[in-house]
Amino acid sequence: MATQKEVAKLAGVSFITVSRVVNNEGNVKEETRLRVEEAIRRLGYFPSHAGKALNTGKNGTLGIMTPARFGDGMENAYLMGVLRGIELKCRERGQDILLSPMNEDDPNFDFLRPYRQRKVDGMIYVGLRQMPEEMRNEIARRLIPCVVVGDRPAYPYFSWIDTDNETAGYETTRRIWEAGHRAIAFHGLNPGIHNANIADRERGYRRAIRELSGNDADESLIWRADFTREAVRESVAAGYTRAKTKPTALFCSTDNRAIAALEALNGLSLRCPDDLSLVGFDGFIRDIVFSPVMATNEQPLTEMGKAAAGILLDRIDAPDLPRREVIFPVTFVDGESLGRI
Amino acid sequence: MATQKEVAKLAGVSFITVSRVVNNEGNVKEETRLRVEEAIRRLGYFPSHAGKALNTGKNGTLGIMTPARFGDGMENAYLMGVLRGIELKCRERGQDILLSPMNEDDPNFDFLRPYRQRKVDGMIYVGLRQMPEEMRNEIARRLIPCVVVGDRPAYPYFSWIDTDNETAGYETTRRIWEAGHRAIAFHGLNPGIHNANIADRERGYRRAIRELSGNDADESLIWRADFTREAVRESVAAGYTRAKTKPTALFCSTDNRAIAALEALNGLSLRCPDDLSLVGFDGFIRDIVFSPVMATNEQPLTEMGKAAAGILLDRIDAPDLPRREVIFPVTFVDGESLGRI
DNA sequence: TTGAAAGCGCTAACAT
DNA sequence: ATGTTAGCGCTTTCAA
Repeated sequence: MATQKEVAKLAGVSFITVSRVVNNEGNVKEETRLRVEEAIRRLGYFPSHAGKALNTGKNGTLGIMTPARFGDGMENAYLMGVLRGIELKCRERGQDILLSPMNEDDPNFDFLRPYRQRKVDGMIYVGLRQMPEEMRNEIARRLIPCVVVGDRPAYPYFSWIDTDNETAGYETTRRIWEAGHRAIAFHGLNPGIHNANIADRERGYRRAIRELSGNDADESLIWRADFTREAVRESVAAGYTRAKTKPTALFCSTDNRAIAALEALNGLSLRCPDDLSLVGFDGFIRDIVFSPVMATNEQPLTEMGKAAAGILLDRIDAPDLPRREVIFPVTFVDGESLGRI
Repeated sequence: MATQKEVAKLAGVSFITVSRVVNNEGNVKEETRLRVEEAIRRLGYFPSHAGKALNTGKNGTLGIMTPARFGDGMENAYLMGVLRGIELKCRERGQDILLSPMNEDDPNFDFLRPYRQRKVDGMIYVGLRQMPEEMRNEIARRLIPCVVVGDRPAYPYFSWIDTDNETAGYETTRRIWEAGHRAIAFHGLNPGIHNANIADRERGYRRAIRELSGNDADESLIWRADFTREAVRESVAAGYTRAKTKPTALFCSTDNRAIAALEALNGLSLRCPDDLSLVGFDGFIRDIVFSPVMATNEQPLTEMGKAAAGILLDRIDAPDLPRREVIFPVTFVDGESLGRI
């Protein structure tokens, strides 16, 4: 592949002039520029990334860190939505995206390797799980440009993008209440698994129940499982079967849970919304389940991804920029799965 | 960030010795190695990618070229599945993946830029649409390491990974026939949009119909639309309404089409499979639609991605390796949506 | 407006 | 077993 040197030779100039032309630096006579450009075309010259990076310390690449896996059924609608936004912003700003295949089995997986290698200029953490503490410490200590999506690291260093899940949990519960439901169940995450988003939705649910009913939420109406669909299905079946007062609505903290819950209802020969209303959370279930059309909450995932990449790139360009915290609103979307009573 | 030089200074050796230790080259006294390793630890040294790449010409990165978009609803189950396989293989071989945000609006988008910049060592084309001819020519002419997934470039240069869609189309139609159906409709792609996979499925369908019924397929039972769900919905509604002999089964050339067809049936107040049996194609609809459980065809997307990355990496390591063509089988998966007659 | 020299961090080839 | 020299392709001084 051609180098500056070869282009320079063909154009009869020094390689530095080629560099000037390539980078539009001015201070090049029109005629010279044309000659150089012609040589570039003839040789199919394209500047090498490594040479440039070595000098400038910039890579034009953002790294994605995430414990989530690609392509695993629908598990990753969240990741994909955010990634889409990152992609859009990166396109605008002429950046590439580096995915570093992680090893889920390896608890010591080094998420920061791409940055250590100076393969990327900064990193975005899409955190379906919380960022490991060691990693957080290192990022803050070394002032690594990093933006977190979907979590709020309680650390004075990080910029983050999140949605207001507590409010969304509250408002959703309130909507369900207003539809006439009084026994409203919630499906959340097993204790021990940290997910700030889901935990916040649960807090919002509890606040709404307390406020609307005057009592604390009935713990027997709060069901839990990990992220697997089977576990959710079983927990819904078990929870519903055991419940003394049958709930008339189930607020699922994620759309995947809503799908699994719908499956559980099928298994129990119950119908939605006749026997149990369902409400999801995340904003992709409507592309998937259309009978009944599901009520859910939509997060502006693409916008969140865009914001994350934008903030990161600004920070990379101007390291002294203060950190940013951005909270996006969640939108409730009504649907047939939420029946009126 | 620390460099070899600084490590060398701290360890009291020359920088080349540091290089030797880092790359496990041997020819370093045990004691020296320990001293160097200690210095590396103390300084948090990590080799810079750019310096190494400049020398070796290797980046440890594979580029993905695809006209598909990320995160756009379920459109990309195919891409995600393949990407997952690529990810797995890259993890095995210590490679990163570079996504270059493309501009869908720009017909001259330069897919090869990352390679021209020597940011990647080779590229994988995940072709939901056919690779533009110019690009194909350049790749072949410049011997760019490249593997195509989901298409078979008729060009003596390319390695490719594909599934046997003609056979799958044939076998699927045969299954539907064996379930007792005689008026079997097919949903394919608008003329003008090239997609080898879908075209092959249609050819398989036509061959089966010819063989089983003794006649050519009834053109009024072959419906078409582009990739949007609305268009598919409308074409199914229109096709069914217009049909003189109503079909009892519809073979959809993709799962997205099957979903849209199901929506169309809902709209027409028809039931699946009572009024119209549906069969999909791609292997993710079962994660999505569960009432009725859909009959479909599964492509081993992850295996395909793994194979693509493996072949590409082998080729990068040994440029003289002959090109490879791999055809994966497609598996028919029965479901409630295919009724018996 | 142009060029020469130095250096980014690393490895390869050749000493010692 | 260790070091020296050169050079990968580029940009950043500084000089002409």
